[in-house]
Amino acid sequence: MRREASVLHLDLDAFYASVEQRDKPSLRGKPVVVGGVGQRGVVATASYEARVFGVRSAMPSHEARRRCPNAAFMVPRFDVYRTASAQVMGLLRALSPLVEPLSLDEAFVDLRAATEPVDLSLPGLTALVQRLKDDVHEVTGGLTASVGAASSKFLAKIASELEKPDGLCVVEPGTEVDRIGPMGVGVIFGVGPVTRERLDRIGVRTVADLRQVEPAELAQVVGKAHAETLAGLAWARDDRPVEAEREAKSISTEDTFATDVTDSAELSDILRRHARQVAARLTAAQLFARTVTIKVRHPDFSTLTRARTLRGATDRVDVITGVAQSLLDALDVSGGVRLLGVGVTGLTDLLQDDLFTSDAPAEEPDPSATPNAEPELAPGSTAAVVGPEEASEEHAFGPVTPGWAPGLDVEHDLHGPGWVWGAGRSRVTVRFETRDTPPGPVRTFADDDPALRLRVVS
DNA sequence: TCTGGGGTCCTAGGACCC
DNA sequence: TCTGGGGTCCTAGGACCC
Repeated sequence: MRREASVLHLDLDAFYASVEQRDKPSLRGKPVVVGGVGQRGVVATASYEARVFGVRSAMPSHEARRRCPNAAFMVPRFDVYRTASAQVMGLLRALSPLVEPLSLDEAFVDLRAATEPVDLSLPGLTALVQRLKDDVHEVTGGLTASVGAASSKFLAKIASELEKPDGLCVVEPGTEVDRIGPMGVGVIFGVGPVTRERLDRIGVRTVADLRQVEPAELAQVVGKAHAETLAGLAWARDDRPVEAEREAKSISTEDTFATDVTDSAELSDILRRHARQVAARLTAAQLFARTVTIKVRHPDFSTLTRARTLRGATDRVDVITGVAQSLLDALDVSGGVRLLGVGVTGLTDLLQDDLFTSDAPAEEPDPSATPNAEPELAPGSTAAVVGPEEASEEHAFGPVTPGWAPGLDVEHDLHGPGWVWGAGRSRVTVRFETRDTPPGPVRTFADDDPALRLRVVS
C-alpha cells in the first residue's frame, strides 16, 4: 500500500455517445444511444440524457427504444473512438510512461514512474488532475473525463466514479478504509450480480459488512481465491501494480445472427470467415496459437464451447478452419444456431518457441508442420481454399444494415458531409452537419442516389 | 422480437506422469 | 497384484469487466 495518492484512474464519460454528440451538433444535449440497432442488438453506451430514461449499457436495444423512443440510436464508429482514445492515452503517457489501458475509454497511470517530479500533495494533485482534464477536453475537441487519484488501483477507480461525469476526486491517504466502508459491495471490482446475491444471502451488503465475515465462510461462498482478494479489498488493501504491457492471452471473433442459422453450409462459411479473421490477427501480431476454440449459442441461449489443442502452434487459416470445422461437426446444431464464434488461446511468439525447442529434433517451428493430428485437412479439403479478407472488420454490433446504418458518415455531391439519420424503404435520410458546423438541415434521398456515398472518418 | 462482442481469471474433473 | 499424493496439461463452464 502506497503512502501517497500516486495512482490515477481516468474514465471518459459516456465515451461513445459523447463522441457522437461532439461530431453531430444536433445531438448535443439530447438522448443518444450507441450500440446494435438490429433486433438482437444491445446498448454499448447511452448518453447521460438517455440514462435519465433508464437506458443502460448492455440493455437490449428494443428495451432502450421502449424506454426512450426519442433517443437517436446509432451504430458505433470504432475508428473514430480509437483516434480519440489514442489522443487521451498520449496525454497520459506524457504524464508518466507507466500507463495501463483497460479499454478505449479507461486507463490507470502510475505517477511514481513520472519522468518529471510530481507534487503529490492534495493541492498539487488537484491541480495536476485539473490540467489533465482540461487537456483531454482540448485535445479531443470537447470530451470530458472523470479522474480519481488514490493510493491504489482499487481506490483510484472508485474515486473516478464518485463525481462522474466530469469528476475529479482525490482520496487522501489514510482515509481509504473509512471512505469505502458504507459503500455497497458491488463497488469492488470482481463483484457482479451473482457474487452480490451470494453475499447478500449471508447478510453482507456493504464493504464494512464484508470485514466481519469469517475467512472460511467467505471462501465457501465465493471460492478461495476470490475470498482472499475480497477480504483484502474490504480493508482497502491493494498493491496490484500498474502494468503497462500485458500480453494478449486469446484472440476471438463471434457473431450473433439476425435470425438463427440452420444451414450447415452457411455455418461452415461463417466459421471460415471467423477463422480467417483470427488468423489475420495472429499474423498481424506475429503470434501463433496452440488451441482452437469454437463457441456455439443455441436458439434457447444455451452456450457451449469446444476446444482442441494442437501439437505445435499455428497461424494458418487452413489449420484453424479445419480444427474449427471438425469441432463443429461433432455438435448437434440441427435446432439452429444463434451465435457462432472462433477463438485461439495458448499464444506464443515463434521466436521464443524456437529458442526453447532448439535442441529437440526438428519439430519444425514452421507452422506448416502442425496439421499433424488433423485428418480433416487431407489434400482436397476445402479448408485450404482461402478467399480475400472480409472488408468489414467490426461486426461487433451485429447485423449492420449494409450501407446506410444510422450514425455513419456520408458525403453528398451537392450538400457536402453529413451523417445517416435513418434508412429504409429504399430511402436514406441524412443530416448535413459536422463537428465544426451548427446543427444542419435534414434531407432524404433514394438509397441508390449516385451523389450520396459513405465517407471514411477516423 | 428478451439477452453483443472481446476479453480475463477461476474452478473442477480427468488424463497422465512420477 | 493394490494403491497415495502431487504436479501439469487439457477441456468446459461460468463470473466478471468494459
